[in-house]
Formats: sequence, structure tokens, C-alpha cells
Amino acid sequence: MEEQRLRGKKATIYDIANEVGTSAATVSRVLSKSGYPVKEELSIRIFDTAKRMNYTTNMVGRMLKKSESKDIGVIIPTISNPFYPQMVLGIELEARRRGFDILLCNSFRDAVTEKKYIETLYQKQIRGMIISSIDENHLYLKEMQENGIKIVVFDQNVQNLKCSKVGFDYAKGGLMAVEYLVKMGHKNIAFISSPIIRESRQDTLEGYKYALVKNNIKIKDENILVAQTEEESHNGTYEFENGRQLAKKMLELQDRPTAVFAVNDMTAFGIIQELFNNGIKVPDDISVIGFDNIEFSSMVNPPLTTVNQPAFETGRIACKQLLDSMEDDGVTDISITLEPTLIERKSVAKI
Amino acid sequence: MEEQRLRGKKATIYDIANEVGTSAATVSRVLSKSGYPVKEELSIRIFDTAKRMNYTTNMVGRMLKKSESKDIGVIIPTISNPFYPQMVLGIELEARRRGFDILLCNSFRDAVTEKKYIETLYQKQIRGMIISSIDENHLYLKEMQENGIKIVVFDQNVQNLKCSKVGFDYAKGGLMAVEYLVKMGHKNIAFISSPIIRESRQDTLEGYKYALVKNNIKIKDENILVAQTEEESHNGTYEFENGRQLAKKMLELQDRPTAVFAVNDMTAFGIIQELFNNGIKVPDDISVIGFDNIEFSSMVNPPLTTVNQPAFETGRIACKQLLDSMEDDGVTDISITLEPTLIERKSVAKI
DNA sequence: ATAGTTATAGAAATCGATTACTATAAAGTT
DNA sequence: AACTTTATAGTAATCGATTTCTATAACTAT
Repeated sequence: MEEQRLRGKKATIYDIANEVGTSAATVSRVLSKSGYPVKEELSIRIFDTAKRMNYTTNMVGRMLKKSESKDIGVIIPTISNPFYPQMVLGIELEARRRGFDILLCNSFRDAVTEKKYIETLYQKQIRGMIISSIDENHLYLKEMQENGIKIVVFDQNVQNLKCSKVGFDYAKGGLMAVEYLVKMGHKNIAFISSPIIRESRQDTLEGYKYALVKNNIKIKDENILVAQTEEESHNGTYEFENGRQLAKKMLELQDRPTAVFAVNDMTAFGIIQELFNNGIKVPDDISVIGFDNIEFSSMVNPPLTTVNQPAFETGRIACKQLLDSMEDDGVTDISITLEPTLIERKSVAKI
Repeated sequence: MEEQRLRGKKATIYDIANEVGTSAATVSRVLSKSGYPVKEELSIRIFDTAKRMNYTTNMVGRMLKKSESKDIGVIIPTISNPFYPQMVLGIELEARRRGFDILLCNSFRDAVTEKKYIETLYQKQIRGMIISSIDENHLYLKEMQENGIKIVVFDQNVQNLKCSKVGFDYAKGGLMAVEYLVKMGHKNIAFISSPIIRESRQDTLEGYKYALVKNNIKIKDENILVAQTEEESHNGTYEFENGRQLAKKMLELQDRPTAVFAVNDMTAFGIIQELFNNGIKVPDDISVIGFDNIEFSSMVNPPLTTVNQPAFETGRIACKQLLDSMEDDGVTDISITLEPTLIERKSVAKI
């Protein structure tokens, strides 16, 4: 035994059983704290020997027998987008609390990559996953569910997929942002966004429109500035650059807006920088409001007024729901929608 | 068989063997593409049946037998610090290319959490890990190594631990930053930092001092502004707040510096904001140079001149080294030190 | 005292895949 | 023709832990 250890082999319950002079079954019972009755004296000897031999459970063996993985899969578009690290943190903290680790996968919203990841996770026998990026038609997800794998999606409505969803009220967020601008006296308000290919952005835009209608302001098509082609890069500068580009376009409008609503904070940063480069002061000359409330939005100049989307909380809740449903098959699917709040800082001025 | 599938049980190689009328051994040989000769006709039937039965490999079974996990552990302080998402991305891209997934662990530099994570990873039979946060005295890491687990550390010098290291030349980075300021005509240069508890920060400070000495500028103790207590929060605002606090202190100096070197970009953001709030313009009145070159440093106002620390590349290289050594036991430990480069933007002015 | 529990522990099956053996037939060698 | 290879495929052991049976012994209840 001793020799084996020196040769770099981990001790197993059999090694311990041999050493102690008992059976592997008993060792397993003791070490896994199963509650099965074992004489205290024997139990102590087993614990001691295990410690002396540097034993630790081989989770793979346990997993195979009990088929309960202690990993959960997390698929996000990209950890580069500062929303996701916070969300992942929320997931991890909840997961850790309950003895789970996370397998992190960045899909880059690429359907092929995504599918490959999902399959790998499936093969690794995970029993639950959180997905925040998903291709529309996923037959294999259904199959996974039939095999008992729990899925929680974030910000998606996957067709035909019954599962818990955690979402965010983008429309309301858009409404809040624009109504705030209106309250501050603005009537000529632009909307700047990267391509509207996701429902979330669509909703944000709807919120913008609804706020205008509600306040008897005419929607002007030329005020809605949206990029045409989707990003490809893995780095997060796309949104920023896009903000700059479209801000430039906005400045060419003959009836220049007095305020801009950006689809997200990064875009807002781009807008602000472009305005600054053109000698236009924020918020003195033009007001800018963002969306997301990423950590940096308080660190820029001027600190950005924005709509808070609780990333950490999103992750925590999604994970909680996932683990609850994994623990208890009776837990029903739910849809949770988190609410926006307005974070008033210094990038919006009263007219 | 069909029935089983409906009941939500995954097909195994035995199910396939039964269906096809062959043995599990043969099925395994075919499906794992082992190269072992099997009649083409049989082989095709096995593939077909596997497909029809929606078979996928149970990695846990394979792992137990072959004891080669396809996961690697990644331990970082916190994904909230924007350096790490980029690093993790570099790790993941390299890992994915070679068929590995990553188990992400945020230690928050807490020794207990860290130890727990390392033990869990060990129990999960990973064969390699990348650590970017580490307590000093790690006996168990040694034991893991004896059991064949490969370790790559980032930015650390763990005592008595022979393993590959990926580092960054902080001293040189500090030197470059300050020499750049000197070149721009500055002589009264402050250094603002969160607590100097890590070697990296110590080195940065050394670089600052060396640059001054080298250029015959006297080091003034009151220009070195360092916080006393370490952060505790999980959110990234600590560095920012600390920058603000110390900038305020700096403004009270009777011989006010004309330039500041911040220990990292987040701190620089805090400094800039505090200066701005006091009506001091950057770079017109005071120049600020950062350190890290996180993505946001180009998005703030003014765009931050800073020292680039290649996060993505760090991750990629660390992962490559890890997987190389996992694949081939003969690969020797190496120490890679990445070099800083200066990113000239707009937060530093010539005097 | 006898039947029925409860405490205690080992033997053996099991989870799913791999692989070292074993076995047979076909093919190649001298 | 006798012998060695090679192709092909099944049997059974194995990886490490869990758990269902079994089997005693000890204890409780009637």
C-alpha cells in the first residue's frame, strides 16, 4: 500500500479496506457518511487510515454509480461582454453553496459551437444547464430533457421547450429610460443600437416607441439608428465602435436630437466618446442614457445614467431555480422576469 | 430497447450490442474509433444503430476506465476583475481547440475557498489546472503533482512548487510607464495603488522607483500613495474607489504632482473621476497613466494611456503549456514572461 | 424460551466503457 | 504441407464507489 502511494497512485476504498482489514462496502459506508450503522471503533479506524493514506473520493467512480454529476453547464455568448461575468459570478456563488461546480462555455452565439458544447455537456452527464444563448430549433435539447436534464434559459423563448426561464423586462426598461428623458424635458430622442436580432433588443425598442406614443411624441424613423450587420469579433469593442458610428450619423440629422437612448452601456460609451470628439458636451449639449448598468458605467466621465439590469441576481436566481428542479423533480417550471430600475447619474440634463 | 429509450434512459454500448447482435467490446471498438479491425458491414450496422438509438458516449464511464478527464480546472481571483474574463477566454479557446472544457473557480483570494476548490478538482480527477491565485504554502499541490496532475501558475511563485509559470514583467511595465511620463516632461510623478500585498504590485512599484532613479529624479515618499487595507468586496468597484480616495489625498500635497501612475486601469478611472470632480482636467492639468489596458480603457474619457498586459494571450499560453505537458510527460516546466507594451492614448500630456 | 427486530459487516452486482485475453478462421510463408 | 501472421470478434476483468443481498450476532418482546 505504502509503496503504491509512493508510486503516485491514489488510494481507493479497497486499499483502505485492506489496510484496515474490512470490506470496501464498509469503507464506502463510513466515508460517504451514509448513515448505515458501523461500529464506532471500526469507523474511527477507517477515518484514520483514510487520512493517513491521503484518501479522497474519486468522484468519477461515484458519479458512474450514482449518476449524479456535481457539475452544471453554463453557456453564455461571451464572457467578454461585461454583463456575463457578473451573471456567472451569481451562478457560481449559488452553485458553490450547494456543492456544484460550473463548466463554462462561450458560444459566441455560433450555432455550431453551441451545439458541440451542449453535446459535450450531455456526454459528461451533467444533470442541469443554464443557457443564455441558443439557436432556435433545438431538437436535442428536448431529448436531453426527456433524459431528465434540467434546463434554465435566460432571455430566450425557445420554441417548444418547456423549461424555467429567467428574463428581464426590456420593454419596461426602455419605457423607463425614455420616460425619464421626457421627464427631463426632452422631446427629440434618438435610439442607437446594434442590430436588432434578438428579442430583447426588439423589446427595448418597443419600450422606446411606447414611451414616445404614451407621451404624445411623434416617432421619427430617422431617430432610430440601428446597425445593419451583426458583430463577429470576440472582443467587446464592437458595441462601442457601433455607438461611435451611429452617433456620427446622428450628428448629421438636420433636426438634431437633444437626448439619446443607447441599447446598452457600451454603446453609450461609444456615443459619448464620439460626441466628445466633436466638441459636444454630455450632458450639457446632448443627454445620453444607457442600458445594463455594467460596473463601468459609474466609472466613466460623466457617470452614466442608465437602466439597471441585475446581472448577478439573474445568475443567482437562474442557478437556484436550476438546482431546485434538479433536487426535486416535482418543482414546476417557472418564468421569472426581473424588473428594471433607473440609475440616475450624470449623463442626462434637464432641458 | 425502444421502450427503454422512451422511458428516458440513455442507450449504452450494451443496448447497441444487443440490438445489433454483437458484443459490447466490438461496439466500443467501433464507436471509439479505436482502429481495431472490425468488418465494415458490422461496423456500419453499429454506427447506424447507435445513431438510431441516439447513442452518445458516457464520458464518465470512459473517464473511469481510462482515467483521463477532459476537464481542466481554472482558478482565478474573481471574474469581476476585467482582466480575467479575457484570460479565461484565451484559456477556453485553446482548451476547446484541443477537446477540453474548463471548470471555472473564483477563489476571491480566500485561502479556504481556494483549497476547497482545489480539492474538488482533484476529486473530479482533472489532470491539469491553471491557477492564478494561490495561497503560499500548499502541501496538497505537491501531492497532486506526485499523482501526475499538471499545474500552471500565473503570476505567482509558489514556494517549493516545480511547475510551469506564466508571468508578466511588472517591473518593466512600471519602468515603461514612468519613463514615458518623464519623456513627456514630468518630474513630479505620483504612484497610486491599492495595498501592495502581491509580488506583482511590488514589482510595479519597483519599476516606478527605478525609472525615477534612472532619470535622476528624487523619490519622494509622499508621492507614493498606497491604501492600507485590502479589498473584501466581490465587486470591482474597490479599485475605483481607492483611486478616488488617494487622488483626493494627492490633491492635498503641497507640491502637487503633474502626473500619476496608477497601479491598474480601474484605479486610474477613479483618479480621473476624482480629479474631474475637483475641476482638474486630464491630461491638461494632470496626466494619468494606467496599467493593464483592459478593454474599457479605450472607452473612457479621455481614452487612457496605459501599459498593456496581454490577458488573452496569457490565458492562451498558459493553457497551451498545460495541455502540452498533459499530453507529453516529457515536456519540461518553463517560465514564460510576457512583455509590457505602452499604449499611447490621450490621458497624458506633454509639459 | 421463542419469534421478531436491530446492529453490523461481508459478498457480489452494478454503473458504462475499455482492453487484455482467448479463440477461430483466413491469409501469407517457406 | 506445416507454420506463422493477420483479421475478426467474443469473454471477462477492470476502473472506484455504491448498494442490494445475505449472514450473523445481539437484543427486544411476548
